[in-house]
Amino acid sequence: MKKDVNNVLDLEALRRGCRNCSVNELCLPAPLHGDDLDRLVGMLTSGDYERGRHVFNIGDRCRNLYVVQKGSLKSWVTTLHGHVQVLGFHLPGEIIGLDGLDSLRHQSTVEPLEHSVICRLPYEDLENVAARIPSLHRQLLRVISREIIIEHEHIMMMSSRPAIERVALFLQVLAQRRTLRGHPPRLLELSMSRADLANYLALASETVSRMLTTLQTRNFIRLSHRKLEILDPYGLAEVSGEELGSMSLAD
Amino acid sequence: MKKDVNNVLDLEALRRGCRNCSVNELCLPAPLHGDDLDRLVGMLTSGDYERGRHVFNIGDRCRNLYVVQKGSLKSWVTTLHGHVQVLGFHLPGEIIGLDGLDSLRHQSTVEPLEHSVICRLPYEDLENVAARIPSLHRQLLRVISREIIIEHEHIMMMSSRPAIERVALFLQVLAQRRTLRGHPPRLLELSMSRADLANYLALASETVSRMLTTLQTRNFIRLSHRKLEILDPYGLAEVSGEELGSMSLAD
DNA sequence: CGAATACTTGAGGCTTTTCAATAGGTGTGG
DNA sequence: CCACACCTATTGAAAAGCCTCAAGTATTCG
Repeated sequence: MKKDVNNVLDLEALRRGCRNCSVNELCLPAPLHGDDLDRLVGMLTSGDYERGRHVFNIGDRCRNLYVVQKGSLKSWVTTLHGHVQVLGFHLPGEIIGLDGLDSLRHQSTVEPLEHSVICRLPYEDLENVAARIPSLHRQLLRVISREIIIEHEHIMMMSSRPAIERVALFLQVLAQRRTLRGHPPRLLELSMSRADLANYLALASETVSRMLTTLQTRNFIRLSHRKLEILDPYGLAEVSGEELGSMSLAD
Repeated sequence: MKKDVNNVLDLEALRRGCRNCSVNELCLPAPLHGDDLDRLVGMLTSGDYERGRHVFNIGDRCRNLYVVQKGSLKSWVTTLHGHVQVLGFHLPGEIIGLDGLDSLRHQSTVEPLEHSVICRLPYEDLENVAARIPSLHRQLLRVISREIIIEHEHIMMMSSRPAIERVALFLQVLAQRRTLRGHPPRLLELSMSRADLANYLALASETVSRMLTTLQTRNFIRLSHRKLEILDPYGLAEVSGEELGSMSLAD
């Protein structure tokens, strides 16, 4: 097993590299003083994950939260019948492992979709620092609250409606999540396979293919391989039935 | 509008009436001293909600968290196309409104399925008390984490699998959520309409009816109107494809 | 007790799935 | 750098499961 690089990040690296990171929100808006900030920064370790290397498995003891720095990941569970269900995709700046805070056991398996870099936050340490900084705790609650909203968005995508709406909504929400982290709003990288995407939407992969083709035929998107461009966000929103930016960005 | 009764609960009432309540978990395990406990108890107000009276609407300013004391509720959103999606059912002891903590706007509309009593926790006050009691904050995180697990269970119910599995899983999870609060493990009250239940599972209400009939024919359940008895939890688990107690109770 | 609502059951149609074959990419080794 | 092999994605045709529509039954509430 490859040992982590960059075990400790200095303050400047934190501010530079993590400008759009959930953890950033956890600390930068808060009035952190020398000691607290050092502790928060000092507890971060960073790790490389090649394809196939699980970050953690369902049932593992939950000691850390994780924040995606680079790449993307998926989390999934299986039923006794052997059916797999993808629960989520995780993009840079997003936090992973919040479902383990109750039982302190991970509730799903997480693996990278591509070579990814992930930041590790020892949960105990995080709590200790947060206990002394109310605004940090408040930010943590906000991050978790946003996680619930993402779950609701997922549920909306799986809801009983035509396949074309589900796919359109997925693209819309994915674009939004990426722009939230400062990416160009119309260029998407579908880093997951069609099969994973289909599973996430409760569709067959062939259906996803067909719907993507349809959306392209109607000139809402342009797609080649896994690179996707949104040509008409409003058209897409009309198909999906959700207002542009209505979800998770309400103010 | 009927004014709330029991605006302030005394300590004994709290301990007696809320033995199985999420808020109970928020405070009782924590070493609360006179002042803190008084503040926590003092900020609780209780309200009656008849059928049709919304607890809050989507977009409303989010000032409170809510805990179900009696009855049951549903939360839902609509798409631009007019399609309704039920996001959750809320049982006694469960907490409502966590999805509003990020934007401080409610992300769904909540209404009772029957005459219900709900406890109100002003979020600001909760934060103030929690800021001084680390273990209280930790409990709050655990409650939210469990909320995420409930969302995952919902996603499993909506996943691409036969209707019979979805319905079986719903009954299994509902029974589990109720036993967690001290209810008899085999007797369920389906307080929602077939239509609501079907919507929650991404099925047609007729399909839910048929599946319930099938489960009854196979002697897994006994159903009359909205009262349901689980005759064979193991058989039900075999149908649903999930281990009994595997979800949210892993240790 | 009667009206309105909710639930069950049946038949037909339709969207999506499944099965199958082809095309397109990616990656590796000669 | 090209060729071959493997994996992934697309497309087509047939089948299946679920949905819609419709009628009938039961239940709740006034």
